[in-house]
Amino acid sequence: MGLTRTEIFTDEQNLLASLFKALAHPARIAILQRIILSNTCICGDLVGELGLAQATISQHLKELKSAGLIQGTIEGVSVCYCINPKVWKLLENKLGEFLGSYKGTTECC
Amino acid sequence: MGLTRTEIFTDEQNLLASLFKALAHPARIAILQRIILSNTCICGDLVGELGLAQATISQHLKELKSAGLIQGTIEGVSVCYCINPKVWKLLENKLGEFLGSYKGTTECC
DNA sequence: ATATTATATCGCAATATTACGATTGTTATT
DNA sequence: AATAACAATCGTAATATTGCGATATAATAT
Repeated sequence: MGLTRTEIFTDEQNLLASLFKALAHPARIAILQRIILSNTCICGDLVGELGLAQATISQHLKELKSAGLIQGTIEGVSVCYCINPKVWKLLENKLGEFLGSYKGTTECC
Repeated sequence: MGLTRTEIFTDEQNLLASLFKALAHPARIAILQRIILSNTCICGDLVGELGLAQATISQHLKELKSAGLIQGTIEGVSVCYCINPKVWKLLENKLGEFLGSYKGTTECC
């Protein structure tokens, strides 16, 4: 027990859940917003801006990276991060499709 | 440690994260898809369809309910669930706003 | 009243997540 | 070569999540 039974769900359901999971933390939302806002790569400025320890931010960045949402390039002594456009589009499509599948037409409960 | 430092983030960031968190499990995606598909209230049919124990499903329903995504009405001996249109719309708006804030214009990394 | 059916809650074990100090690499500067 | 700056990883503690059996609750049916 204590471990998600992914094998009983469809790939689609597991994919959607994992995408939502990557977004399911305010620090990761904040990081993404910060990257988007600066409209370019962001190199190292995150630590100190967010109020979390360096190790913690690095861990969140790793999660965003392994979900494919961001990509990083080594730029001298620091690392630059930016949105991965391809995965972001996928995210928009999949999540939009999922949310859009509900047409709030029939009144019930 | 081990507890999310919500106080250092904005209400917006915490709201988004909590909505995403409610969606960050394949069972809860499956439940929502099932409710949406039947296009009406769904009463009790979930147990047996999903392959999870009744207690587990009840727990996931509770999480979806406390996130406001679904609402339940007692219908005799069983309970009927349906999407909460208001919160679903909010989710669509917030998510669209968040995802749409990235215009993949500038090539960087 | 008792039994039946459907759902919620409790209690527990296993696993995952969050956070951070300390350490380790890696590159640039002196 | 030594130092500085930055980021990743390790190790660990605290907390949260997941799953389920057992039990409790609530409404209907007999």
